[in-house]
Amino acid sequence: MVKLKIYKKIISVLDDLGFEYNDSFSIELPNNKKFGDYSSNVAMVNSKNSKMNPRKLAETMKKRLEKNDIFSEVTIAGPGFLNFKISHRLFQKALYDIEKQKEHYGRTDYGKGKKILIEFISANPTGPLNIVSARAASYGDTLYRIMKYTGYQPMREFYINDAGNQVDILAESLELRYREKLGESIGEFPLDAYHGDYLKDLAQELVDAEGSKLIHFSEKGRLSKLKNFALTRMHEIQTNSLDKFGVKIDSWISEKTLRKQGIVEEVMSYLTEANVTYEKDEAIWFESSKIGDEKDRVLMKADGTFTYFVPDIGYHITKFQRGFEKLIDVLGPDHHGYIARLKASIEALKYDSSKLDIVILQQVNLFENGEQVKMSKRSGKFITMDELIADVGKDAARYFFISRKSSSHLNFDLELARKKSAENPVYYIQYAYARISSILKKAKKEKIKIGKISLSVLEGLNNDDEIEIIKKMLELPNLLNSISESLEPSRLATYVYELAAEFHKYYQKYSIIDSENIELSKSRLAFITIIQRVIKICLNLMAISTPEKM
RNA sequence: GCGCCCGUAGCUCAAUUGGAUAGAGUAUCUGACUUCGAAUCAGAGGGUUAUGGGUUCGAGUCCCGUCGGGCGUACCA
Repeated sequence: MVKLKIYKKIISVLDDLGFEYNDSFSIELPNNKKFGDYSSNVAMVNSKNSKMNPRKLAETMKKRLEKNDIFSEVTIAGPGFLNFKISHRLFQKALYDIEKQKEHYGRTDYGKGKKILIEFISANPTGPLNIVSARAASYGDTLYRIMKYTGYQPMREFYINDAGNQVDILAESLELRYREKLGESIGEFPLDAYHGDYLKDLAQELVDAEGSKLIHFSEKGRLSKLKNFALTRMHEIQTNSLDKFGVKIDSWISEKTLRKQGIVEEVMSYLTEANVTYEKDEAIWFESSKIGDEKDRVLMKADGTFTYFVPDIGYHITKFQRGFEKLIDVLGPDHHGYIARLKASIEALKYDSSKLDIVILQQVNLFENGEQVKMSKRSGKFITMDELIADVGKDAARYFFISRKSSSHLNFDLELARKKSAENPVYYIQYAYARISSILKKAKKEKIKIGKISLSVLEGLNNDDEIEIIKKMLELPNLLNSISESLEPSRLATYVYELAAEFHKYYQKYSIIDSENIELSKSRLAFITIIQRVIKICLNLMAISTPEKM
């Protein structure tokens, strides 16, 4: 709000100056308070347009800007920054504006109702969700919440790869465990089978439900039964983990179902029609190298079956057909080689591949006792999402993952997460929230009532520390919009941490409740009520809880 | 070899997406509870942002090279 006012003033001055100006300058919080409340690079950006050097232009603008009631001071610094000091009165009004928006503060219509599809996790249904999926879940879900808050119409989708080799191997692995439970000797467990203990549990469930009945089925019938059973249970297990993690999936898409609906044939015919396929070595290839990929890719193998790529192309076409204006795929680092061919296929079919944003979440390196643990689903050596939640809690786990930029490889030290969970920054933020609750409770006990917060109450907030916190809170709407644009929800984690830190400092320095000065107490109580609400808005967007007591 | 990503304090990470003197936590050291919650706060030390160039008013951020690390480079998914 304050920034917008400054922006308008600058624009009106530029209009007066009468040259063709560039309006894409910025208005920022300078990182050093001595430069004032806000600063703008407008003079540097428009130096060429005005045919003046930046400082000269800044001088000219300063003179015109000074005759204005919103600036208490305008100065020029460095290469030509215009620095503004804003009247406290304006900040108090802006704070009142935040107050009036209550728990909707920060909500915008920035996204203009655009339909967005966020596909994330999409883990194979061959085992429980692991720590990598947990990162994707935190990321995708938080992004979803923020986009929704900023006026988009996002949807969370999970693509289930329930067709293909890996599912056959799953069925075979389960069969071995099943026989094992029935007392058969299965010898050495095959290397390429799924080794995790979860299959032993599933086998036990089968034995409990069916006894040894399945042994007498035909092999085909048995494997099919085992496969369906495993897929159903895996889906339940994964859904359950996500549920515990606070993540709801709006739409599950099954590869098997897509195949049944003939998507493979459809894609093949489209691609053939588009004249981008050829036959070689008894296989059918896609000429992706002509559309930006490094080499051509196989669509149909020599044995007549199709690669995973084909239904995936079809799947992406359905995303376009369902009317989404923007597609976000959240993938793991081992999929970066996949981007070019996917985009190539979209181009080949005449869809707009620039609508597809692929976010690669870098890998999670797991450490235990100072050593890196190599994770692999086949070997059964991995930390499940459930274990993670049980160890460090949903809130800490979510915050940990969200707070890292998607592009950073992150190290996850299990020992540290378990042992030092109380030192996790998420507690620092929650503590600020709980602390405010506690102060408000005390005020109530002392019969200091704030009631409905009015502008005149907020006028009691006059010191620099209070103004700093107001400025910080004013940043939220722009921040959220910018996160929706840059797809980096990590910035919200940083933001709310900083806000909590400013509150803790403020608390330490000033008494909120001062029985000698009831008026001031009321102002400050109103103030921390608003701070608390902003913290809550942020934590809600990350699906992190806001305990009143800790 | 080729392609993509990463390299910031001892360690884990930030840095308003190109802004001014690169910041937090942790670890080390020093202070602050008879008090609205010490899961907190104040302070000290810790940096040639891997490295060499370039682009411009201005670079941790963009471009090129080099050196390290990860991943990919399947008729697996």
